[in-house]
Amino acid sequence: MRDAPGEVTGDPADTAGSGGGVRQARKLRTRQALLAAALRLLERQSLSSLGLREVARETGIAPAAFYRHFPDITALGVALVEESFGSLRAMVREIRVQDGDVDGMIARSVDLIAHHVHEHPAHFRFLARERHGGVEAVRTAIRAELDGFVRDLVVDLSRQPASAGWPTGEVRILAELYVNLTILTATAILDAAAGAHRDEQAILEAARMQLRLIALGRRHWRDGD
Amino acid sequence: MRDAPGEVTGDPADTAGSGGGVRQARKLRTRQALLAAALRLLERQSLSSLGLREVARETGIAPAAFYRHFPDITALGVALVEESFGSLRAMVREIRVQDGDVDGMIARSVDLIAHHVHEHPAHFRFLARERHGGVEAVRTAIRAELDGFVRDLVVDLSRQPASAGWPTGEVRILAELYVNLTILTATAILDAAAGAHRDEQAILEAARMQLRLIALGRRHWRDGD
DNA sequence: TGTACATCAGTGAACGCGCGTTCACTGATGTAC
DNA sequence: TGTACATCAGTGAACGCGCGTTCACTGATGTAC
Repeated sequence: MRDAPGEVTGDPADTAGSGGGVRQARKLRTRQALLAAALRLLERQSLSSLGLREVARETGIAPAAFYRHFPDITALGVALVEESFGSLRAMVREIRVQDGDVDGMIARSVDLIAHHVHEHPAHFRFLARERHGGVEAVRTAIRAELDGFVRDLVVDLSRQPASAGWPTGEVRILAELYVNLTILTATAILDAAAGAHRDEQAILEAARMQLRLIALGRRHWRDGD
Repeated sequence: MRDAPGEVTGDPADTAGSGGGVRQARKLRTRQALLAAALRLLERQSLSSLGLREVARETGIAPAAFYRHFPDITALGVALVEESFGSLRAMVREIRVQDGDVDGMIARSVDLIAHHVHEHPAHFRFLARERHGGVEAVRTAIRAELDGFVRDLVVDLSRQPASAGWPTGEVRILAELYVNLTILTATAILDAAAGAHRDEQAILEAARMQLRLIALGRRHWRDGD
């Protein structure tokens, strides 16, 4: 190849410095550049209209080099699902360690969601868009990851006193409701940031109210109504 | 044109019969055939990957004839939004006229949703997919229609005794929650019908429980918690 | 340390293909008299 | 009712274009001795 392939920065120091694994490290960097380029393009379109040449162009490599990393665009999409859930998991971990009164937990959870949406907008947009999108394999991957989230949340919720005596099936339905509301809130925040009619504070207030409604319903679930 | 253009059935009777407006009626029929063909293709892909030639082929007309009806595929997508909301409105009308105790209304609403999803699966799938999809104009159209639904629902909910003393802003948040849950339930039913892991009865039971949780939360919203 | 060969990420040219769009046309339907 | 002309939904050929995929290649990196 002409001059240091995949070496976007062109820094000769890291070529001279290390002993081995340079090739592998460069390949990984190109792969990440492909994912980043795709994510950038996906803010304005959906995966099913994303072209291999388009991604290669945005990445700055020849179209044929794409095949060194993924067999096709769908495989890249599945890899993006994994990457996106990586950052989602960081958020959920923070929400899980919480403790205290219900209103405080709700307030902090909503703030955490807003914070992470602003940190990784492209990941959230990708998941919201492709969850019901046109690429079967990607939809399946997203559903599997969301199922994992729901399962973890069921464990957390079951431990809370408010779930005493609740069958797992009912806790699971509650967990699904929370997960869906989280996604809806994240999407609404993204739409607001994109210049839609409602402002972010109104969205966060709505999310808090909806979570409070559910917490109240949960508390009175088994009493005389 | 070779033989009775747009005359898919080829029935000579209706050509002989009427006095005027035959051309207009035939144009309308072709337009509807285009929408139906597109909807058929959209069960397996999203709008942004739908091709003009693909739709023309499925409809059985020449590609160039497409332009007699829509300037491009996006315009057809917007027309599909309107058509889809037509059938949604029929459903909402039935839900609105309901009356009685909370559990009965919930049970009947969930049944109505399930019924309409089975009657117009393609419409629901299209809306769920394109609501957050890659075509801006279609997303905007869907959001505008959903806003109309929410506004109507706010009027209905405000009339109920359970909303006495609630500011409009809070009723609106409640209405949005109901609309979003309805869409999520409809989508889950579609996924179940497509052979996903969960069966439809479980989905309907989850929807009922979620609506009951919200109804309970609503009832205890202003009391001492 | 130096040398000879193997690996393999990335290149660039080439391919066949289906796309969206345009155009002059056709002939059934519509209208004026 | 009949005739002459206008309208216009649909046709089919043509266009240039960007697509995904293949291929033999290059040259830096890796490995064996």
